[in-house]
Amino acid sequence: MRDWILHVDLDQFIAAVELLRHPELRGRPVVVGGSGDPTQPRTVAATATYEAREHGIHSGMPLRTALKRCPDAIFLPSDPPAYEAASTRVMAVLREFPVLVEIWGWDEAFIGATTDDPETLAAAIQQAVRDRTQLTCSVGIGDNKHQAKLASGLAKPAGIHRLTSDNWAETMNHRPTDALWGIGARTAKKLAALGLHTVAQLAAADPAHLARHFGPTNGPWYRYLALGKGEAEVVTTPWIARGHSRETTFQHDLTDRTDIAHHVATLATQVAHDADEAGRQIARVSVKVRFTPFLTRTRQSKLPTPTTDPATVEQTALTILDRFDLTRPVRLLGVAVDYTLPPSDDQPTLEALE
DNA sequence: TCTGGGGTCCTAGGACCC
DNA sequence: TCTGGGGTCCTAGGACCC
Repeated sequence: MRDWILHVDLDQFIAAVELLRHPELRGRPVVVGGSGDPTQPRTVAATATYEAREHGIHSGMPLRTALKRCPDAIFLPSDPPAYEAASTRVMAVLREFPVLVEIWGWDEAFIGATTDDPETLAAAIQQAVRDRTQLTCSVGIGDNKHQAKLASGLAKPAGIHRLTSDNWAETMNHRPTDALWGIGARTAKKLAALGLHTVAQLAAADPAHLARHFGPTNGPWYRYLALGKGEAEVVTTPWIARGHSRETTFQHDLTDRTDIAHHVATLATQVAHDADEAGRQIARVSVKVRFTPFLTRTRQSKLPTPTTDPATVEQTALTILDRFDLTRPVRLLGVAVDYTLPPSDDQPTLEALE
């Protein structure tokens, strides 16, 4: 018996939930996103079925482009509450196993398990999820979260794959650095400029050299990832959000100052209400403005005292807005807040100590 | 391909203080 | 006093992920 980390990843989660509601669409190219109107500008696909992908459609693609690529595609509106509900049912199934479960978004979870047959456990999880929710998932098995996460990607669709320190090098060494979880296109390009193209090359790089180019934390961390290392602790306590935000991309640019201020005030009020509902205090307010064509700027300020008062948050956001040069047309406005850390039960407050 | 929305974490530079 | 060095806080931006 030994410890394993499993990563459960639902296959095509959003599309799969939609196909359960619309079984007649099975086998057809389906694209989900926005309000489901593919003629709307500035709206992108949340997901696309395998049939739609065959036409070159992928998530993040503007719906108008998707429509051009596949005029016969079915476009459905995004329905977050339905995905939330489906996710809750899946996570409940996972929790019935004698394992630790760490939920990682709508369609993923890490599992900590002690067994000498992780493949049998993985198959039992897949079977239970399928029986109870009609959804399929891929399961990755690893020594840590990083390995398990990459393994579930290799297992898709609906498969099981084991990626541990034993087969890490043979599986990963020849792959590009952005195959690693946490290295994206930007970092991969910078690494390539240093002559580091593959996972093997990154694993053999000098940590001090990486630190000079990517900072004291990130540089050595990239090499660590290339060696197949990673976090192995499964945290079952609910995640405590660090902050919250709301933003809106407008179909038509905003140019009128009063109009812009009105939208910022509305977003600020919403965010303050969200915080209040979540029982959290706001410590800092940020305003985000995206100008056309696509230039994004943020300004922020720390509140003198934490609050959830909508009027204070609104006034702060409007004062921050005054610091922007609003001579260019605006395509997006956003308001974000940082929360204070919630009072912790196991950490006595200063007052309690006195 | 004219590029959503909601998150997290890290870095760098300036202000300020001793 | 044409000048050191460290520590902390704050802000803006970047990168990544789903």
